Amino acid sequence: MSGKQHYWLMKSEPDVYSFSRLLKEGHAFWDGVRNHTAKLNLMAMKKDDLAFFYHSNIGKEIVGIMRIRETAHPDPSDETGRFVQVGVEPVKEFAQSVTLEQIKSTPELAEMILLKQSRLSVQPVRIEEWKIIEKMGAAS
DNA sequence: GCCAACGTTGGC
DNA sequence: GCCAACGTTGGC
Repeated sequence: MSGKQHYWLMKSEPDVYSFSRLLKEGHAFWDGVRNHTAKLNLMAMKKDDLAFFYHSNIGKEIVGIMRIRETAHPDPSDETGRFVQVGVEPVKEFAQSVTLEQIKSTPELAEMILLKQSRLSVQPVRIEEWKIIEKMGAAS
């Protein structure tokens, strides 16, 4: 494999598209992003990058990990042709989901974009943050 | 190019 | 349901 692997966090309202549905379907296209910063993040993703799946609004928690299986290409749901989607597949469901509240109360995670820029739906995660959250999500 | 008005996201 | 934080649109 060439290049460095990057880590991401992607948000979805579970009543629109949930992690359990992704598990059931096996793969999906992450479409519907209509924000320029989020789009740039989608375009920066490389195959085999990993991403946390965050349930926004309902749950407010990271529920699992997915892998980028297809890099950015035009989002067919966007009539203007300006936005992109990526292909994703589930890697694993957390034994225990990591809640926004837990993240907020963990000093090492205080600089996460999730807390700093709450509206950004596709965002990078630092490797240190990734490791901490992955550990929190594993069975104890 | 500025900025007011409006729309959306997402936490509370 | 409210509202803060943004992002976008459109008049000037």
